[in-house]
Amino acid sequence: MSKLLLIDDDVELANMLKEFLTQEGFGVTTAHDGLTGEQYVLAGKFELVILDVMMPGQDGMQTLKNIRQHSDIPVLMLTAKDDNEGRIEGLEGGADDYVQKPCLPRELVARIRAILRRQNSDGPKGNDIVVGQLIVSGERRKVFWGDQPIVFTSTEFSLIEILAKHAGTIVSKEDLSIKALGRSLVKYDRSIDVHLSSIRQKISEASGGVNVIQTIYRVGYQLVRD
Amino acid sequence: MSKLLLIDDDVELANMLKEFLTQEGFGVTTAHDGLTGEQYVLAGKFELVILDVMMPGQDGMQTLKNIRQHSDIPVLMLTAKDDNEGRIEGLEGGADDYVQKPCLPRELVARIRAILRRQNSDGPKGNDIVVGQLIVSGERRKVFWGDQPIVFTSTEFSLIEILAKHAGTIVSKEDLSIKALGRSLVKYDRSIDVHLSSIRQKISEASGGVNVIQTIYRVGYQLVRD
DNA sequence: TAAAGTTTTCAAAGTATGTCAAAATTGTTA
DNA sequence: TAACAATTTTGACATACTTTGAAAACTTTA
Repeated sequence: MSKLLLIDDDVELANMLKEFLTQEGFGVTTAHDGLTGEQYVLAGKFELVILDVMMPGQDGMQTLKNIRQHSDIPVLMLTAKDDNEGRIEGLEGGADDYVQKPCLPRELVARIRAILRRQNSDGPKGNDIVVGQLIVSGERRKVFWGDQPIVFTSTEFSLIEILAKHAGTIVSKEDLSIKALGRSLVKYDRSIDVHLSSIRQKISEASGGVNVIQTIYRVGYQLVRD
Repeated sequence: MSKLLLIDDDVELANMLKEFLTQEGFGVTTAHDGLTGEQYVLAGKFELVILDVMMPGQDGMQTLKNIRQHSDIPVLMLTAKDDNEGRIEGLEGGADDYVQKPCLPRELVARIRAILRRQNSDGPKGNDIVVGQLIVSGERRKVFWGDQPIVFTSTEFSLIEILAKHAGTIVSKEDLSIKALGRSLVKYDRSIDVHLSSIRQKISEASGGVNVIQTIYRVGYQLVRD
């Protein structure tokens, strides 16, 4: 039974949907304003959020942004009938889907199931970064080569995550240092190089000798698809 | 550049969308009936299919089913305005999303991007530059002559990449220096020449004596289509 | 055709990175 | 707080890459 969180200020509609969704076999919790919903999300335990865009107080778009700062949980937005701008904004802000209000409950269920299918299908999860055989999971803060886990220290993970996010493009050492170590690179600073050396070694071990990290002399590094 | 396949019997609409999507940086191929579309999909090379539900002959839903028997390629369906049943059927049949017809091109693009984001975490590897036998892959930062890899240092790669991007036209040494080395050319600076010399040597070795780089005296270099 | 300037190529010099191991730092537990 | 483990940084040396200098070959112009 998947646990859903429904955030909608319209109490009556929310209860109706809750009833329908419960019949369909979901566990449903409701919240009637954005801030409460946000706290529920952070408390964890939900697999998907259904979020109304139009709410008094903190609206859905802001709530989505706040949720996205801490969580990769799938979010399905409920939008007003012809709010095309809102849909686009929502999708670009990290929503996984939207449904027009008022909606057919059957359609809502189909979409929920579609999202959960995507999420739970084995292999990489929704927000994992996949580059060839390499899987970097921000959510779990773990790295895999195929399905074999590779153990990284936290700095190493930060570095490979940054590289993976920009796979196929060059990331400068300065950028890596600022984002992963929180400080600017100074002369004779070898930290990045040394970390990269260990990362390479671990990936090579797990993959049987593959090197997916290219050095760009005097510039930085780049993660390549093998 | 992601390659899309657009399957729609409405030739005029298809061309309009193709133009818009091309402007947005996608590579678009069109097919005007389901069977042709299917064959294109199986031929591979596409990263997403945009599929009209309503088509004479084999309709979109059947096409979707056939595609799904062989391929997991993302499919975005175009549905008639109020065809709720169709949408649900499509989603359950393995479509990744749908958009109502007629649609805002912007929305279509946002949805395409959202799907590709989910799918790939980053752009596909369609960015290779092909000049005759020479293949320059920016994402992999590798160069091939036919299918034989050529090992370049990072500056060498930058240079050949720039030349390849402008294949058939002259690139000045000043440009090459700024883009590849990050500095303006100074008098008696021989770096570019020396690098080009090594590049030529390596390509010549791999290709059995072919020289694809022309010198334009006092100006720069040009990669020629052999 | 000669002179001036440019490019090709080789090798040496200068600079950056790869890697190992020791030192410093951080976090944990008795 | 001390002792320990884990992690990060630093120092040192080997390796790799880029730039420079110089001689020879080439192109342009007068």
